[in-house]
Amino acid sequence: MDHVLTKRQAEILAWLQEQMAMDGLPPTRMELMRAFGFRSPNAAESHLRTLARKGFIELQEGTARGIRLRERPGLSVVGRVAAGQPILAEAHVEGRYSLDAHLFQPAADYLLRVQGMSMRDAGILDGDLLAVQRTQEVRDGQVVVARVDGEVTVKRWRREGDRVLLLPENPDFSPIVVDLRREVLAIEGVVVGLIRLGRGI
Amino acid sequence: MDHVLTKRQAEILAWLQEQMAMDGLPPTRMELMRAFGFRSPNAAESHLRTLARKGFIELQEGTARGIRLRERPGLSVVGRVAAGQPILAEAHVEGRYSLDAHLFQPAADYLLRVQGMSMRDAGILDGDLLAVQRTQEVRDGQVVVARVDGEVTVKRWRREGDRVLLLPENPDFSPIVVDLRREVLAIEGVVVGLIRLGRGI
DNA sequence: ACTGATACTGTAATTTTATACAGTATTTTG
DNA sequence: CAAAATACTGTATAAAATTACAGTATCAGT
Repeated sequence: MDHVLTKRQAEILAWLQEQMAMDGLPPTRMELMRAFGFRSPNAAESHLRTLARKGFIELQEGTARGIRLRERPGLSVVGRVAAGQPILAEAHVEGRYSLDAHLFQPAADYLLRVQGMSMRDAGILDGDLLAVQRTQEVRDGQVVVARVDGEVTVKRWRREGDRVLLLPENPDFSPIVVDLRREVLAIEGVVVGLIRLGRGI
Repeated sequence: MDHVLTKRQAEILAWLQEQMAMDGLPPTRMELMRAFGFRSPNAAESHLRTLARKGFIELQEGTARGIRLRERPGLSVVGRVAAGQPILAEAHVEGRYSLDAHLFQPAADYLLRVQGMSMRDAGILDGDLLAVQRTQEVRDGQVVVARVDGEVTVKRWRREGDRVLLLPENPDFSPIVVDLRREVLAIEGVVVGLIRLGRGI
C-alpha cells in the first residue's frame, strides 16, 4: 500500500527530479502548479504531502522550496553475491557512491566489487569497482557479468554456436565453458566502466 | 581585478558550496546572515551580489533561494602535456567529467589521461583516467605523477637517500633513476583513483 | 590625501511562498 | 456498497524571503 506511487504521483516525482537536476533548485508550489496546469497551489501542496508521506521526498516546513529528494542519486555497490540470489538484493549492497550513472556510456545500473584476480591482465584487479549495465545484449570480446551455477563471475565473453566461453585474463585461471543445451547461463550485464579508489593506488 | 576573491568572499563561497551540497538547497540571506553572525540581511545580500558580479554564482532575482553556483562541479581531464608546460594549462585540458572530486579520498584535483603501458601490471592501462591529488607529500610505494626533464610520467615512487627511483610496473620498461643533487624532479601529484570508460572494457 | 572597494549595521516595504480551510468529482479498496 | 484515498478548484493569510535605501568604518591603491 505504501511506497507505491500512482501514475500521477510518479509523474510529479519525475518532474521534481528533472527540475531539481536542471534548475539546481527545488520548485515552489506555484511552479509545480503551473507546470501541471493546476489552478490551485493546494493541488501541488497535497501531491507533495503524499510523496512525503510515502517516503519519496522530505518536506522542510516553514522553508521556501524546502523539498528534498529521499532517493539519493548515485549507484549501489554490490559486494559478494550469494549463490542463486538476485544480484541487486539488499543484502549484497555494500554502500552507495554519489556518482552519475551517465558518466558511463551506456549508463551504468550498479557497481560490482571485483573479487579475485582472474581478470588481472585486462587491468581489472581485486577490489576494483566495475560499472555494470543490466542488459542481455553482449558481443564477443566484451567483459560481462554472468552467472553460472548460481555463482556470479566476471569474464570476457565469446560465443561459439551453442557453447559460450567465459575467458579469464590471467594464465593462472582456466576458461569456463558453458553448453547452453545443458546448462543455464544468465547474463547480469556488461561492464561499461571501472573505478579504483585509494591513495597511491 | 575581476575573478579574484578576497579572503572573506572566498569564505562565503566555500560556505555556500558546502551548504548546498549538504542541504541540497541554497540558503536564504537570513541563513547566510546567521551563519556568519551578521546583524543585517543586507550584509549577506551584498556579498552575494559581489560573488555574482565576479562570476562565481548566479542570482535569480525575485526567487527565494535563487542562488546557483557557476563553477560547474567536476574534474578537468588533462591529456598530453607538452614538455616543460604546467600540467593544468588550458591547452592540455581535453574536457571535463561531471564527477565529484570527493568520490576519491583524498579528493582529486584533476584527471590525467594515461599514455603508454609502463604501469600495465599495476592495472593502469593506456587511455585510463587517473584521478590525481596535487600534493608534494608522497610515500614510498605510492603511484605518483612526476616530471623529469619537463616530461610528465606516471610511476611508482621510491626514495633512497638522495636518489629517487621511479619504477614502472612492466618488465618491458626500465626504472628512471633521478639524482636529486644533479637533476630536478617535480611532483605533480599522487594518484588517488582510476577510471576506465567504455562498453565491454 | 583622495577615491573606490570592502565589509558591514539598521530599517522597512514588497514580493514570494507555504499552508490552512472549505469544497467537488472520481477512483480505489475493504 | 460504504469509506477512504485520489485529484483536484478556489480563497485567504501568515510567514519567509528578497531587496531597496540610508548609513558607518576600514583598507588598498593612485
